[in-house]
Amino acid sequence: MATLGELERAVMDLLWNQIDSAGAEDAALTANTLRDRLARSSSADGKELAVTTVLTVLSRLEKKGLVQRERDIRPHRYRAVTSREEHTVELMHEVLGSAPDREAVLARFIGTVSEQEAETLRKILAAG
Amino acid sequence: MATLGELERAVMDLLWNQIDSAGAEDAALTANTLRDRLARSSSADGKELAVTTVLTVLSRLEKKGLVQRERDIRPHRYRAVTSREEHTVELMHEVLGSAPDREAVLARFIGTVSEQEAETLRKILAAG
DNA sequence: GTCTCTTTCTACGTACTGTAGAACAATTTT
DNA sequence: AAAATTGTTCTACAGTACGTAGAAAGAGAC
Repeated sequence: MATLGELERAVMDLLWNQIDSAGAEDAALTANTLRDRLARSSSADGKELAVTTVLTVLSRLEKKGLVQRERDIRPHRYRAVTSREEHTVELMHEVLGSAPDREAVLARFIGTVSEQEAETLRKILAAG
Repeated sequence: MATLGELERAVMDLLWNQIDSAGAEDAALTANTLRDRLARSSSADGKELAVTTVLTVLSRLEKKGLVQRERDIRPHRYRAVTSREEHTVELMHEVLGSAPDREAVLARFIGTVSEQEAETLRKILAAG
């Protein structure tokens, strides 16, 4: 499944942040922009990666279906296909689906979330 | 994190099944037993693996903390450290923890489970 | 003490990830 | 339009994880 490497994860985080701050529309970034932001954000090491490195990772993420690229403009722009939350939910379902007894897992899972989160869940379940 | 390979997963499934059918006490199996069961269960290919292969995988699973072995008896016996459900819950938390906004993820997640499962959750949340 | 069963060590092929240069394509500048 | 610059694709390599198992070493049975 979609297990991401460290750099892949860092790139996805930047793309997801972009959705959060700029909205789903203008959430597309170029490889160069990503390289710059990686240098600044990622664990503050400040090392500049080669752009080709970023491009390689983006290609792989595209192949994995996590990233979509706009090919009609140049330089190409890349965006996350789903929001971070959607992606996380998908992963949770994937994990949940790997167990034979889904309800047993859900029951245990609920028992381990914080009281505050449990309260949130009650509201949501009541509403739905 | 704990991403398992195909064979590792197959071995864990057998060890988890053993907990379910024999109880947490007598849930320990030998490498030879596992090899035999792998030949029969796993996708019905019927190919016998070398015992050393199974032992290697068991060592790796032990290093990952998923399997515990009884060294005092010979042949050694191996058991899953946690039940399948516990393990799945741990994975779900791991996934959930990777998102900045846990509650947002939980909210979406709830929206995607079946009505029956939602009903189960309501009961559990009411009880807790 | 030797034979047999078990475990550990070592090793190799394949796949995935981080990394980037070389080569090729498009755009901009002169 | 030729040259210079910028961007993209191809190819490659090192490191790690996993499937696989033989060779070597350890332990109990006779």
